[in-house]
Amino acid sequence: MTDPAAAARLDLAAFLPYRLSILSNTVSGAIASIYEQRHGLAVADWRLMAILGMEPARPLTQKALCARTRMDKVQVSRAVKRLLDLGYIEREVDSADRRRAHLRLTRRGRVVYDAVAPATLEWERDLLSRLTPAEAAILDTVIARLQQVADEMAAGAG
Amino acid sequence: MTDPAAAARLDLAAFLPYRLSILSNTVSGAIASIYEQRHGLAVADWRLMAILGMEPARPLTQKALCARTRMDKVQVSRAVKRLLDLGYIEREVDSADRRRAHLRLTRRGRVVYDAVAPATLEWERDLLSRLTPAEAAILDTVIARLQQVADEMAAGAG
DNA sequence: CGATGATAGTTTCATTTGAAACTAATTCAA
DNA sequence: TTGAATTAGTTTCAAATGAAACTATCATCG
Repeated sequence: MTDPAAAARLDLAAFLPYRLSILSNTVSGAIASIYEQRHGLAVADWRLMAILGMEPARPLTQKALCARTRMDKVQVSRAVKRLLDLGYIEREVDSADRRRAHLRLTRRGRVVYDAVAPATLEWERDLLSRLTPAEAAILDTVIARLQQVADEMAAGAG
Repeated sequence: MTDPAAAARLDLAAFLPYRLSILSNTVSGAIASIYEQRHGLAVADWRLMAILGMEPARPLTQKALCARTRMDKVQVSRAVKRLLDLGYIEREVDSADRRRAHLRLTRRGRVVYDAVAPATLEWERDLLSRLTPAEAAILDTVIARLQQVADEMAAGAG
């Protein structure tokens, strides 16, 4: 495949991975603006809060947060430190295994969560409302399918 | 909205921006594996090569590359330096305006492009072949629409 | 001309990031 | 037991990143 004429032309602007990347960055940036300046939260910080806020009754370890957010343990460790400093979460060492600690939102953290979560969901609703119902329904299916296939292909190529 | 019971529950795993981010990272990572180790290219490097390879007859300035890749000028400057070091691109100072330089793939760079571009396109074809034709068609529409709307919303909120 | 401002691209410096090494606590196996 | 191997989480250090300052060139206006 050294003949230029025979090589496929890669049109970056039409290339699915590239378009996904641009779209994801645009959307993430817009969402981040909801909590960054006002509440001093980085993207990683908010991800932890979103998980902790979901099921307030069940505090989670950092390892559990890694699994649920797909962040690695270093990122989580640093985000936890920031959130502790901000007073948005608190930690309680596990009495049975003192390596572990259970994390939960503080009262103050919950106030922030209760302010931010609905705003992000409303942003998503606004976004999706610009699609037809059929498009929105398929989007859900397609993202799930693409993720599944991409995971398989990534594992296979690994 | 300080009443926890009244707050919407944000299920991160179902949250569109989060899913987009995971999907984009998975896909980008898989694509990157095609050119990273074998050809010593970072994501930013390959983006420039993809653009330069598309229309070989028309060399581009760094500014033009910024516009086409949505990368900023510092990123582009650094990627250009790496690609020059690798011998994959060459630069020619504009005779009419010596601030500018026109960049094009070298013969060696074109060999790399001709090897990598079809592989990335094949990866995309494989991925899309797992969708039904109807789903694939709608995916295209939906990504375009979401991008357009997200851009509007980002501009509005900015 | 000569000064002022704009533009293309680079460098600097402080912050962020990631990988690997590390600490501390626990489990397991002999 | 005790000593090797695991696990939860942290720290370190080098490399990547981004914003702002900078260089060099060009355009414009008097």
